[in-house]
Amino acid sequence: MSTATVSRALSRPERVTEATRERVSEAVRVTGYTLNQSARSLRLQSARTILVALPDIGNPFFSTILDAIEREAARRGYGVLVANRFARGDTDPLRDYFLSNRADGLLLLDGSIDRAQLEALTRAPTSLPLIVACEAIADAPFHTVRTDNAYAAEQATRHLLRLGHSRIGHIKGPAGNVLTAEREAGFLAALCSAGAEIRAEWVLHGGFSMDDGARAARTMLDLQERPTAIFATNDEAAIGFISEIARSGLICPRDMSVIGFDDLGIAEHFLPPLTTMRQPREALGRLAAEALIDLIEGAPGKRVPRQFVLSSQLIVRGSTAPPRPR
Amino acid sequence: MSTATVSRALSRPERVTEATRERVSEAVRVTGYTLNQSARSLRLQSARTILVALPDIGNPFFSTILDAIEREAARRGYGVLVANRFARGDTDPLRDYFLSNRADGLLLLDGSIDRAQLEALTRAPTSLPLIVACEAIADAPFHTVRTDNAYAAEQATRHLLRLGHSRIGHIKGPAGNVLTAEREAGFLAALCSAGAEIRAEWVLHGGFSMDDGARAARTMLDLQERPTAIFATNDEAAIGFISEIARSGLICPRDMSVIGFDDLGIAEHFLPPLTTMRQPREALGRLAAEALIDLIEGAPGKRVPRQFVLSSQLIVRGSTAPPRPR
DNA sequence: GTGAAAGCGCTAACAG
DNA sequence: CTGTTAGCGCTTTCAC
Repeated sequence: MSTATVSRALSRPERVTEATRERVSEAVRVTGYTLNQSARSLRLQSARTILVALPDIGNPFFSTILDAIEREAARRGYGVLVANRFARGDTDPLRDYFLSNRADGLLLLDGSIDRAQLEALTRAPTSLPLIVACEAIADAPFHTVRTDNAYAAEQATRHLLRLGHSRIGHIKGPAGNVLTAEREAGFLAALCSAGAEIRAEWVLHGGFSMDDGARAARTMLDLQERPTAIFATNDEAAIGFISEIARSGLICPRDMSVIGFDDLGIAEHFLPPLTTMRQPREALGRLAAEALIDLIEGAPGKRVPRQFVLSSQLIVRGSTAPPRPR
Repeated sequence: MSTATVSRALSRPERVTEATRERVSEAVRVTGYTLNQSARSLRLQSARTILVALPDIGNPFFSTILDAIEREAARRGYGVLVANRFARGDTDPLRDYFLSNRADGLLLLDGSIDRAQLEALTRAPTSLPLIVACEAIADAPFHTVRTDNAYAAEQATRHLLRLGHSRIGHIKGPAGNVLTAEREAGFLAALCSAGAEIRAEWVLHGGFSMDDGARAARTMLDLQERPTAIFATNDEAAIGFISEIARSGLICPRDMSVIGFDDLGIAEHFLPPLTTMRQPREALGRLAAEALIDLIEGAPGKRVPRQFVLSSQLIVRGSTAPPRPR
């Protein structure tokens, strides 16, 4: 029995007699044989592995998405390599991953990577299969899976307006991040179209971490006049904010309403339970993985950039309430 | 210039003339050449990749450890493949990863995998480099990196005793998990040695999720007599518990003290800020990755199982207080 | 210090 | 349907 036959029996059982198939499986069982993937990758020029680049695996927002990606990839027979905190303004290590045949495609989950760098990655001659997720560049020359951040931010702000708030502030995300910009834009759009007051000092510099939210809270506490409600760029910032104002005796939502963004697992169990815009993270991850693998396996011609946009959902819980009468 | 020379210039620059080295780097730069890792892996019989098997990437406890692992691995030139939710009572897919040369070693982060299965993985002929982290089997025949859970649980319980509590309950982790058993044992040991009352109905079935904590809360609320303090098996259970009793008007720590385990990022910002036993997660991940790579690169003879045990630290915050005088 | 050549384990093309 | 053979790109003897 030749090696070729074994190979066929394993990868294309239908091209082999029933009898051969049996003999092969028997032999495999007895000898404990396993396919050598390196050899296979070398021969096929494909690693059946995708690389997922994240800014921070430690963050539950990303790790949930990664979870969904991993599941979908496994379903289609792909492994998942992770590259964390890679965005050092340097895409070369990433590039190496495929050029070197370790991964067949890249799934990028980061709003802060430089656009020029990105385009360099996809440029010929090696045009690598790339999906950008959670990044919000319009008319980008690559496939994109994301949620409509600006619209969702607008919705979040409208929720506060509907409750009767007119003095509304915002905790921004990190500077230079596309999501930050989109969410701020949605926030401003909502205030604008409602004719509500926009005060520069109520738009606080923040970030995506709880500490950033806490810092924003301290800034706000120093203001002469304070908003009665806050739209935070994500749940972590919202939680850090609420927690910090509590130290000064301000109770959410009695003294100030706060709405977050993402709907992390903690949102439901926080005290108060956090009102937030839920992003469909599992769907995001699954779709992104699907799209990437399609791209990898599809004909190179089929690579017209597509943009998937998922929508977020308002989840009303206990951290928002009508403003306290004064 | 032969391919052999290029190979040498790239991997062992010292074995080549200065001039050759320059010519090679120049050529590399001009042509955009990259090493084909599959071919290299095939030739060297090593993938410079480790596989990390986790029960749940979505859980911040694990994702932080994964972060540290990834960082250490990258530092030593290794990639990280992730396998999530793999523990289906079936280690074969895992086994395939190395036997198939996709990964050179396994880092296992799971307290619930069956011991017999584990030993099967390390058994000859293929004895694969394996590190078990956060798993607490004593005298195991493989390397282990963990924290002393029983002792830490005892410490946590002692903290409650010191505050003056004598009616103390426990929310257990998932059944069949080593960590669950160890933490419960430590809890009981502390009560025992303090001569405090141990009530079976105060030892609640729980789990590692916030929902599990909430469920335990509902069970406890139905009791005629309630404990005045709770040691929860982890922070998530603690948070779910606190959040749920709040719905019934019970305030932590006024009506009940709660101590958690892990010190997740949220612990500090929760309301009340959570008292907890901090596990050194970064150190855990780093050490585990280090040990695994040492194992992979070390002589096969050097494989005497070593056990690293890190210690946890009591972090006192606002969720524990003396019992309310009655 | 450098080149020629073999071979890691696999799959695809081609004959039979 | 099965066997033979070539070659994926690399590293490593072994000569020179």
